[in-house]
Amino acid sequence: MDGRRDTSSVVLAVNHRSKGRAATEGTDSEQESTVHAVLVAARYLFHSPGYASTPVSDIARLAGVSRATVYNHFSDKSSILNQLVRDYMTGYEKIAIHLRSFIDPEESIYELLHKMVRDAMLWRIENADLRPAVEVAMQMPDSGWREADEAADRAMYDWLASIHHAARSRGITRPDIDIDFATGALYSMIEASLSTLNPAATTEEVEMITDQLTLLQWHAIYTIAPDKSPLAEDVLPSLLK
Amino acid sequence: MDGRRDTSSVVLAVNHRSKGRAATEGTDSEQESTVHAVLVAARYLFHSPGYASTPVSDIARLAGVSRATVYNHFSDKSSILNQLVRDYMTGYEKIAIHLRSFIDPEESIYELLHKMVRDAMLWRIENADLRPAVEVAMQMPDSGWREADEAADRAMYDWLASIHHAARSRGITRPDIDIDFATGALYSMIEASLSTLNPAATTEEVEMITDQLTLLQWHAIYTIAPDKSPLAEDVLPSLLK
Amino acid sequence: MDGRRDTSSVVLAVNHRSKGRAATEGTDSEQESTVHAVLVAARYLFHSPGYASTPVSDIARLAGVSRATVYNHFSDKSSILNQLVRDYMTGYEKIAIHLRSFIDPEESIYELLHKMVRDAMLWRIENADLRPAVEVAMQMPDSGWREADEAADRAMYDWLASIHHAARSRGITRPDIDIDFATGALYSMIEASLSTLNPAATTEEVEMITDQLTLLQWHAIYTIAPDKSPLAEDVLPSLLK
Amino acid sequence: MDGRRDTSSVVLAVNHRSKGRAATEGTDSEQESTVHAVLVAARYLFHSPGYASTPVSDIARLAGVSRATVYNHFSDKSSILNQLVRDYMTGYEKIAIHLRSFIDPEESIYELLHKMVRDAMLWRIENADLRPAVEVAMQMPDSGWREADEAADRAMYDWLASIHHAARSRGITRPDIDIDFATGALYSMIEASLSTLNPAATTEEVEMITDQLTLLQWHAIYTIAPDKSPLAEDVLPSLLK
DNA sequence: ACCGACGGGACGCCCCGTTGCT
DNA sequence: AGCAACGGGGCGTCCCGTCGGT
Repeated sequence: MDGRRDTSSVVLAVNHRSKGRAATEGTDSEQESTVHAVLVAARYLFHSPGYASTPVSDIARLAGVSRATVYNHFSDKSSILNQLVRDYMTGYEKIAIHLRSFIDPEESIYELLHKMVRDAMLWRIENADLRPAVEVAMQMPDSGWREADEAADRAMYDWLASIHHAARSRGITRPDIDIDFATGALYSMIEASLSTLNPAATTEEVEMITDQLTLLQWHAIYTIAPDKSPLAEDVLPSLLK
Repeated sequence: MDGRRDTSSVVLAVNHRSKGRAATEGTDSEQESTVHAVLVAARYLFHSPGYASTPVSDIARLAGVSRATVYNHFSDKSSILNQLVRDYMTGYEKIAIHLRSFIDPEESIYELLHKMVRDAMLWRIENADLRPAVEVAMQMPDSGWREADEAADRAMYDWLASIHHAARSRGITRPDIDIDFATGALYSMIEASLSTLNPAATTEEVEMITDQLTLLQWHAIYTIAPDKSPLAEDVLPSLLK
Repeated sequence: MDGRRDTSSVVLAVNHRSKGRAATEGTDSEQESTVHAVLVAARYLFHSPGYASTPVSDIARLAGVSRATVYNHFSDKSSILNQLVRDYMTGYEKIAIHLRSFIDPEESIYELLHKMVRDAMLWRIENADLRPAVEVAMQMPDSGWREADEAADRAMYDWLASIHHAARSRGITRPDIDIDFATGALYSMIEASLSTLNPAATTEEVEMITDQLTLLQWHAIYTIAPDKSPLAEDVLPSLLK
Repeated sequence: MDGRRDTSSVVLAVNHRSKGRAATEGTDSEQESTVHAVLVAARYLFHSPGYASTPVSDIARLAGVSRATVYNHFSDKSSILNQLVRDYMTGYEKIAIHLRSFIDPEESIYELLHKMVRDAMLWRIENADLRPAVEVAMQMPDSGWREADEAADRAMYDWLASIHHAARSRGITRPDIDIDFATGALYSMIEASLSTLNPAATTEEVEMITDQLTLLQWHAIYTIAPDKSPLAEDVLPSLLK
């Protein structure tokens, strides 16, 4: 039940630094390469055998270093996980920043919504192998990742909420809906929808799900049809620099 | 980093069966009481130190039982977890069955939706302490709980889907929405909303969230206002025995 | 290395008392039959898997009773062993008594010696399957079997020693030999010789070894040829009642 | 009944390797010292509480080492025993080799016999504490030590047998004795005599027993008096290089 | 920097001897 | 009397994080 693994057949050559190599190594420091190799190996193993079922020795072996060397660069097994999750979170937050920074005034707010959904989905698909690791990290007591994850999500839908609030003042949102609550709840569908998605999903499938999710969000909040959506420049002048 | 625990101060008297007790103990056999005590202890510990950080010896001690006895009733540490999750899942599925079985013909379908959301939320709130355990179980490789969880969810919203489909034939649903996909996606909001909920939520808070979630689901799919919702007997004659 | 056993194929029907049998059982009490069955089973298993490798549960199963029932009749696993060894020792001591009691005055003392060697050998051959158990018992701390075994041996060769001492006064023994020491040392050859003996030894082989052992003992102590051996009535008048 | 022990009061400081010791420790590597400490501790405990009554944890504690470390060097509890027995056997076989290699041509064959008996006795006395362990090892199923022990003994008395055979061709042995059988049987007296020996035997006692045992062997096989024993160079020219 | 060995501790198994219910 | 369950404890395995020597 515990999922004993056999990684012996894994042929990934994550790190093949020659031990007695020439001095002219190049610019990439040894350290970086080792750290990177460990992270790549851990990412691979945390996905398939899973975090709990992956001994540090397996990570070390796959990374082509000894177990003790891993501990030279990471204080903990969990700190390897944390590094992976940190990278994931950082990249995710960048999406929100990017979305807020480059708003085309000519786009409708429906299109903004649609773009956000697609970017969020693509990010998750791109990092699908990391999800089990992220979930483990979030369950860890006192790790703070649960909060970090929520913060990252909030960074995303805070922006949505500001759009919706602006729209509300234009009278095109449903008065019986609590916009802040609705934004968060609806946003969470993105995450959940991915579990129904085939890992090798085609672009069409992703686009279709994106369409549906955007429509659901739209109809739940707005009273007008998507094709009547106002433009960003009309609704959000303050957000456009 | 791993969350070492100290349960020595836990004063729960989970199992204080007196050894030389009177014969007229009641109907619960010794066996059941031991199994129950272990499950109660495990449920408590899997919540707070967490599954990975809880040694079987701690469960045994808290249950007032020896480690060997635990292994007399459970083959594995994981099988304790499985039993807890199984009970959780079974109870959850019963909700769906109950909802489908007792439909008041006089209720509107909005009210059916509302009732479903509330029951689902209450079940989750009632078993909130079990969620970490359930999540760990779902992450376990080859345990099948991920699938079981999805099946349980589907049992719930399959019923919703049948309502929505019937409503579609009456022309009150949005034509641009894929009802099956939407039902699942919208249903997932319930789960996600609970993470924002204070564990000691008041009835009012729960009711408010229930209202919001029901409204979001409604507006996302239906074109008419909730108070215009048709009655169950008009839409679902086939579901009423 | 520990010799895990599989007694599942053992078809010995050591104890097939029917549980719901008629009341007219006969005179053999249930107890005796159960005790006997356990002893037979233990004797069988202590030989082949060995004492340490035989769980009480295996003994019980082979005896056709439950493990707890075994503990109704024997306080200990070791007390089963002790009972077996006790029977062995008791039977062994009887040989010495018998030998001392029925001395044919017409026999030569060489023939007495020969008869003793043969009886001792036959006893050991007859109980060969018990030897491992006896050895284990003798190794047990504070069990007293080591001493009991030596006492039993001494009962045997004390009698020899009295013959030798009587012979010494007739001047037919080697003056440089300590008779008491020699008797014990030479007697020990019997035990040792059995380890070289094929378990399925023919009568001829046993007789041959008996001859050799008797000769060795004789020559080591006596200065005269075996066929010049005096008669018992001439040497041991006091031993003949 | 099983001989529970309490080794808590044992103050043996078997292994007090200082953790932060100077580099110039000596030649014994850390490894060797740990293995050695474990063997010394096991030897001590296998003697007194006995093999079966000695948990590995006790061995570890007495060796000043953790239980896991013991398992780093020994696959099994039994393999510790095997190592002890192996050392014992190896040392024992060396005696036979030594005896055969250094024969003083001027010695009488009686003296050869005498020297053999003494060396065999001294070896056993020196390793008296190991005997219980050796006996346990020999009783273990499929361990092969019983056979190894017999082989070691045979290495010893094969050499004796070759002397006796040579003597036979000189007509000084008893014609009614089977020399091969006799050699083995008589040799076994050495072992048996030790059980009568006080552990703290004086040199005189040992010498006396040696004398007696040699005489017994001699008289049992040879027809001439010990002081008429021929010299090695006369009887065994082929054995002298 | 790398590594072997180590202390510590949990896991799942197996067995012994006891106890209390039937 | 018979038995299921239990407390206790050892075994061998595995893994984590540390440490000291090369």
